[in-house]
Amino acid sequence: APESPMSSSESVKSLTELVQQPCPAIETSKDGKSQESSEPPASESQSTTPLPLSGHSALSIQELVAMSPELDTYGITKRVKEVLTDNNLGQRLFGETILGLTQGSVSDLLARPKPWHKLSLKGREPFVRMQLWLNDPNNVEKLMDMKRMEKKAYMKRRHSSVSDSQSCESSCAGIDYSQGASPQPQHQLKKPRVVLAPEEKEALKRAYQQKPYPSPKTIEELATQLNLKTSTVINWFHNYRSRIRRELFIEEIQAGSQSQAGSSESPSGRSGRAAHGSEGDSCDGVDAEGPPDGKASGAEADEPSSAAAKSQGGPGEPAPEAGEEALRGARPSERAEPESLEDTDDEGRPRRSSPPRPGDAPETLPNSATEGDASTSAASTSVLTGESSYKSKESSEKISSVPSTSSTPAAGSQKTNSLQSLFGLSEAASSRNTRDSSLRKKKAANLNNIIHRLEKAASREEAVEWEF
DNA sequence: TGAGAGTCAATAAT
DNA sequence: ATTATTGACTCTCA
Repeated sequence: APESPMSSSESVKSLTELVQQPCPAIETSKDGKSQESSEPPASESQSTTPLPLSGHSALSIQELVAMSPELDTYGITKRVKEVLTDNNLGQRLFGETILGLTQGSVSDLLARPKPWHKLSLKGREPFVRMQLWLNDPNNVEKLMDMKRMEKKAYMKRRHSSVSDSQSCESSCAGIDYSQGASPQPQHQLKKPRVVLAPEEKEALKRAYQQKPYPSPKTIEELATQLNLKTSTVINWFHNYRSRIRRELFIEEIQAGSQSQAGSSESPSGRSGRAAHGSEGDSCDGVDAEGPPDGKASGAEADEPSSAAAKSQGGPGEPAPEAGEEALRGARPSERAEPESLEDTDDEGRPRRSSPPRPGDAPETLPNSATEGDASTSAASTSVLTGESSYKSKESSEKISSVPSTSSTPAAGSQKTNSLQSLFGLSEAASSRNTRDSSLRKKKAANLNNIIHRLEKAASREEAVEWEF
């Protein structure tokens, strides 16, 4: 166990004191991992703790949350990650036992914590629980115990064989789609879980760039063009918006904490908002390259795009049409284009991808067209078609990043926006993180993925000629 | 009705 | 085996 950074964290002290109480005993009480049992909590009145966890004093976490001082979410997650990895404790165990959340949620929370001031009361809860856990001297020990217990239980059930008494698991209401019958008539009770093909995501992202808040009509059109359910498109926009937003938060945090120094980092620059309420943004976030520096970077155009636009609202502008226009123009004109290079990837290489999923392949990326009419400045480009204004976005830098070292000399444009004050503490990350901005990592992963698929395809059939 | 916040849970990736 | 990603829910709020 390495040293504990025990750094600052003064902001926490009050909470710490508050809660730091001796937590007497505890434990046990609930255990049962059991199934979800029934219990559609009809209880409307929020009777206190949702469920899990150590019961603890009299304060119901919610109260704790309410009176909690501002916590450094980034610092907390960082410490939690350290403790978990140092002790070989998994997210699933930690999540279910300490936070009352599933593994996926924990992963997300630890990787992309939102700044305290952006969290709702509900959203702060897990952080308060984490802080509480960090304050608990026996935290690791308790979790290890849980782990042992679980393993024991697992062993028991597993080789069951004889003995075994109660256990009665199995069945319960289960759906016994037990073995037996040929897996033919798959009950549709399962719902297939939609998986959007890369092309579909690209198209949606493009649409998002033009209009982050598409009108129902536009959504309808997109759904039709991509051959997706309307609800899927709606969900996608909701999810994408909030996820993009999150990326921006972390960017802010990181930028602030390690300030300028040098890690490449965003080009886009001008972004300084942060204050609540305003997201600012400005108009088109579409590139427009200009910086003399040249190079690259474009990081903007895609993911964390800088768009946020609130469009609509305005007091006066009655014309939300812009987006529509563009979209309309993009209408799929049926005719599929010649296979081969449709959809050139941003990189410019042909990107064919994997299994778009059974059945239909909406490939049709309509061609664009359109001239456009004025409306959107620059960018034009039809939603569904790539082309036009983008530049090589990703790629470039993503490649480098992964391997430890940082890299990129990058110039230092960027002024460091201040803001961060909120978090005063810095978490300056030490060096080791292999992962810096998750964004970069993500992009790198994506690129690798693409490369990997291309290679695979190449080996399988030689055709395919690619250029770099 | 619709946006946003939190999560879940299936499934991809490591 | 874990961890990461992500479409779909569930709740609020306006």
